[in-house]
Amino acid sequence: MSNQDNRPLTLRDVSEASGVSEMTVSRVLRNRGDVSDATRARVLASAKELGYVPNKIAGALASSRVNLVAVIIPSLSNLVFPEVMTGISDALDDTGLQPVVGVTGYSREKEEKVLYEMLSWRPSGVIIAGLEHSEASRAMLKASGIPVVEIMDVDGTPVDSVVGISHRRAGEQMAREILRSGYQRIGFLGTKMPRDHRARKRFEGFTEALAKAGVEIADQEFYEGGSALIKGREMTQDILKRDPELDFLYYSNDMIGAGGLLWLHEQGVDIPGQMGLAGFNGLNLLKGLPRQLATMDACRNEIGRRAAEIISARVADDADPSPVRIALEPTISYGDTLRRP
Amino acid sequence: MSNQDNRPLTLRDVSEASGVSEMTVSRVLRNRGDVSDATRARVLASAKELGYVPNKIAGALASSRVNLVAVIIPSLSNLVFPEVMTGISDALDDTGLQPVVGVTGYSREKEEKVLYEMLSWRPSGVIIAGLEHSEASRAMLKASGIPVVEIMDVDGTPVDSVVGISHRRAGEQMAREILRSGYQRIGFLGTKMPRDHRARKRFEGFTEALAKAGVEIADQEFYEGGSALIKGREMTQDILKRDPELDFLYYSNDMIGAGGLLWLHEQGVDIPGQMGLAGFNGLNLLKGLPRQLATMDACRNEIGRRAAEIISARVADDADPSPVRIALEPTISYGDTLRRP
DNA sequence: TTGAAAGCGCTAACAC
DNA sequence: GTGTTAGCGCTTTCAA
Repeated sequence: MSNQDNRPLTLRDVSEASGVSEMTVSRVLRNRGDVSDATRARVLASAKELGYVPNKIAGALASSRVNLVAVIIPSLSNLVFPEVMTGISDALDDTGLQPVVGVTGYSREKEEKVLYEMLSWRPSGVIIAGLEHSEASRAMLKASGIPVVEIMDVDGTPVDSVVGISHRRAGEQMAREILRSGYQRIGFLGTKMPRDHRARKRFEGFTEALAKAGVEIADQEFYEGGSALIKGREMTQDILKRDPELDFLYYSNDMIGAGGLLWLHEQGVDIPGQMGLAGFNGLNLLKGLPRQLATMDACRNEIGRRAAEIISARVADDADPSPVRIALEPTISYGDTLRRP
Repeated sequence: MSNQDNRPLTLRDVSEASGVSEMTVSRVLRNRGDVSDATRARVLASAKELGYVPNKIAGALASSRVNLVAVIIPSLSNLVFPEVMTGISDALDDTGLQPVVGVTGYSREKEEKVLYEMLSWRPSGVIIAGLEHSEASRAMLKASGIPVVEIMDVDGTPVDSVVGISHRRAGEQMAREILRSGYQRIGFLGTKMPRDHRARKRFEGFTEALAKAGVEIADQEFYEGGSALIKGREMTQDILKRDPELDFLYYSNDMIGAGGLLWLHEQGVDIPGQMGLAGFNGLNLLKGLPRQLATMDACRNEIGRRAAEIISARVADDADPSPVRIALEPTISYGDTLRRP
């Protein structure tokens, strides 16, 4: 079944076993060109019997075609990215392209390294989260000559194509809804944002929209690390101790929002009457909580799908190098924690 | 900065720009062999200026060394696997090895395809979830001649090395704890298990340990798809409607357990007095719920780390082909939903 | 310390 | 339909 020594099998082995030239074997294995049914059958039988697995490294070098799409994201533990990955995988299925994931840990230096590493495999395209990269990273992306899609965020200048939502507008929109619903004394709870540019942009959009209406954030609270659910509880407790007059809490993500919601619920606070709440993301993980948190859908799956489609379209027809810009519209869901105006 | 036409840069370009042979450029870029400081500086400057990114495909073909480790898992949305990935990434950092993820969607056929695809890149090792694979997959793994580590589960016959816990024993242990705490009428709630072998093994271990004590599962309920939190609520409601006499519910994972817990909590059920609950996994996502669900830690991070260490040890010293078997001991945490005996 | 030649395993391009 | 030849861009090996 297997070969005696540990030398991996080559086309040549299959060629000898089946009595056909290497070239014909190659054609059979790739379903290319005309091969008689008899030959095809013979080759496939030999390949299977030997347990031959083609060497894509050699194939890629010879054909300068690599069916990989580099996907570069900050983290896998942040629920959001697995969902994007799902969209990408689904869209890439049956295109012959394969996603390869690299994780940056929200660090620009790590991103640069991961990108360099991935580009050195000469992928057919790159999907990368965010618009903020080091100069070197941007230079590499531009010089690579392959399609690049930046995802999640559209507030900024992309290298090539971009698919995402405007986090700034998402923040603005939520601020307007909150005001429209009659809340007045608004607190903000979120992550420390030195690196999470999207959270920062939402925050900026939020405060600016409030400012336009003459409202200022009454208080704010930031966290880092730890279980988001617990942090949400703790921060909510803290901010309300400091400022019991708050009538709305805007959380920068649904997990801390859920923590706050659970705590307030236990305290018997009237939601959304006495206190309104909203988060961000629409994690359907959270369906099943005692009440549904108001939130905004970040279109994660669709972002992944559209980005992958852009890449595969470019690969199929590289005569179309015009950058695409897709700004999706997140939809607000009121849940049970935001008074309908 | 970049080249005029779209031809990717090669060693030759750097060689010409720096006036040194390709071979010397190659040595500089890989930090191999003796190169004078002057030459090194000149080469690095040229490479940087041109924006040269080495072609690993050619490098791998020439050296037959590939610094990739294939990681094959069923899913990314199941919280569990990102945690394993984190363990793997951490252990692989600074070894020069890079994990590459493939996702099977719990399907053997897909697993076979993904494995074939990954092996065709001639990785330095394979980490693959579970012990149940198609015959063809097992054959490929054996024939590959590279280190293979099967993870998560140790109940079965590995191809090579294995790192995990015994899910059968985990089920048994939980059954014993429940009986020891004095619960008598026990219900089981879980996923439909045609493909989740680990959930199945826990279930089997659980029922067998009960049987040994002369106890039978009083009722059971299975689900598939949808938000686990909601499913947990619904299933709990359903099973108790059918059988209100139950005094313990064992859930096959913490998410449905949390759903059940929330619902029972809302109904004012006395937990763990009137009703005991336990899940499986120790997702620290869930810290912050009104009460802490009893559960068992599946050692996910450590599994990833240990598996990666096995691979990197083999790569560093391939004179050590003896398979390793690591069975970790999951620890039970009582939380607030299992009476201490 | 540096360079030249050969070849990794495959496929493009062309010949038959 | 099938085979032959010439590389793909690197690294190994050996010579200088």
